Amino acid sequence: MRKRIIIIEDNSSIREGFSAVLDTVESYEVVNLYDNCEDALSNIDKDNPDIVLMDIELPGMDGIAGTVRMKKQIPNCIVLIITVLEDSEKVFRSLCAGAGGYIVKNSNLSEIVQNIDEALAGGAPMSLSIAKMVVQSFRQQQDSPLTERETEVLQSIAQGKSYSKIALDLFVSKETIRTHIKNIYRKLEVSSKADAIKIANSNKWVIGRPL
Amino acid sequence: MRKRIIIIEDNSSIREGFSAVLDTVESYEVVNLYDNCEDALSNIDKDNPDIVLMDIELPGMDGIAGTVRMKKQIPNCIVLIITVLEDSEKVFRSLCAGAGGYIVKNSNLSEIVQNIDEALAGGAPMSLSIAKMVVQSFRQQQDSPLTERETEVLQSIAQGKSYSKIALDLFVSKETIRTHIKNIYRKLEVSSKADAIKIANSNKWVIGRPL
DNA sequence: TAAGCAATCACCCAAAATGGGTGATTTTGT
DNA sequence: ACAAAATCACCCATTTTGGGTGATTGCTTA
Repeated sequence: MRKRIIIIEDNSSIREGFSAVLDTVESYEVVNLYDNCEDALSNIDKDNPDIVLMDIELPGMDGIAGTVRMKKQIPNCIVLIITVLEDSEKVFRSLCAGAGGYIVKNSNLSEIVQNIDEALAGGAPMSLSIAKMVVQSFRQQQDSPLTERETEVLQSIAQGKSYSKIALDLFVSKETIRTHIKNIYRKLEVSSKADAIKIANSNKWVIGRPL
Repeated sequence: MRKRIIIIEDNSSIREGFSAVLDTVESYEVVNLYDNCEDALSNIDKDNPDIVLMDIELPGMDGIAGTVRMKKQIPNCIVLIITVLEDSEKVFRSLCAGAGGYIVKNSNLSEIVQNIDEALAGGAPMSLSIAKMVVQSFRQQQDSPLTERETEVLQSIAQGKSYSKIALDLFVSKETIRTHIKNIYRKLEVSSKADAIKIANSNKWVIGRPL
C-alpha cells in the first residue's frame, strides 16, 4: 500500500517542491499540503498520514508543539522535521517532542526518499551530523567562573532543592550553602535563583539535565 | 611524531589487549597503562598523552569525574571512552564532561584505529549508534499524568522561577500557578518542588533540559 | 612567605516564597 | 451534558531567600 504523506511548510516553494518530488515516487502518496499546523491538525484524522513532513518555523503553532499534538492524535505516524541544520536547540527540542527524524531542506530526491524509507523501516532516521550537533550542544564549557563546589550548589538549586536540603545532601551547614550562593550571585551578577540558572545554562556552566 | 596514548581500564585483559593492539600501529605510542584514575592523574604531566582511553566503570574515581579532571589538567588531550554501550545515562554524562568520543569494547583493530584517527583529526568520533542512544534518552514519555499546562508550570519551577515570576511569564494570576502546583503535588504524591522535579524527571514527563 | 582563593561556618534582619486548606467560575473537549 | 482543565481568591503559619558583616582553615602560587 502506498504511504500517505502530508507536508506542513509555510514556504510555498519548498512545500510544492517537496510535493512534486515525492509524487514521482511510486510508493508514496502526498495526500495534503498545509502552510500551518492548525489546519493540518484539524484534518489529521481524515488525512491519516503515515509520514508528516514538518517545518520547525511556522506561523502560529510551531513545529515542535505541532509534533507533540500530532503524536498524541496519531501516535503511529512518523514526523520528519524539515530543517536547515542551523538551530541545534530547536532540533533538540523537536527530538524530545517525538520527532522521528530529519530531512535537510536542500536534499535531493534520492536522499529524501532514503530518509523516508529509513523512517518507515523503523530505523532511526537521524543523520550522524544531526546527532553530533545535538550531543555537541551538551558539552560543558570549560571556562566557568564558578568553582566546582559552586557549580555543584547551583546544580542542586536547579533541581529545586532548598538551601537546607542542599546543606543536608552535601554534609555542610546551611550557612555554607548561603555563602556559596552569595558568591555565585556576585560572580554571575544576578540576585535570584532563576537568573543564576539562566546565565549558567546559557553558558553551559552547569550540566543541562538534572542527574 | 608518534601520538602518546595512555589507557585507564581496570580489566587487565581489555587493558593489555588494547595496549598490544595499539602498539602494533606505527603512529601510536602507548606510554602507560593504569587500572585507576588516581594513578593516571598523578602521572599525567609526565605521560603527557595526546589520547586517553578511559573506561567508565572504575574503582575509586569513575571515568566521568576522571574525564573532567583530565581535561582540566591537559585540555588538549582527547579522552575516548571505552564503553559497552549499555548505560545511555553514563554515556551522556561523559559527553557533558568533555569526552571526545567512544570506542566500543569489542572493536577490532581497524575500527579502533579509525576512531582514534578521527579523534585526532578533530572530527567527532562518535558512532551513529551512540549518538542515537543519547538522543533517544531525551525522548519525552507520552503517558504523563500532568496536563500540558502543569508540565509547563513544572518546567518553570525547574528553572528556579518563583510562583510570581511564572505567573507573569504565563500571563495568569499567581493564584492560578499555586493551584497548578497543588494539582501537580497531588498527582505526583509529593509536597515539595525538589520532589516533584525528581519524579517528573525520572519519568521524563518534563524535558530534561531547562530551555 | 605573603597574598589569594576556596571552603567552611555564624548571626542579624526584613521581605518574599511556600504549602495547605476551601472555595469559586469559565472554557474546552468528548 | 458531563468531565476535565484552566482560571482566580482568601485564609493561615512556616520556611526560604537575599543582603549585610564578619570569621577560620587550608591550599596554591607568585
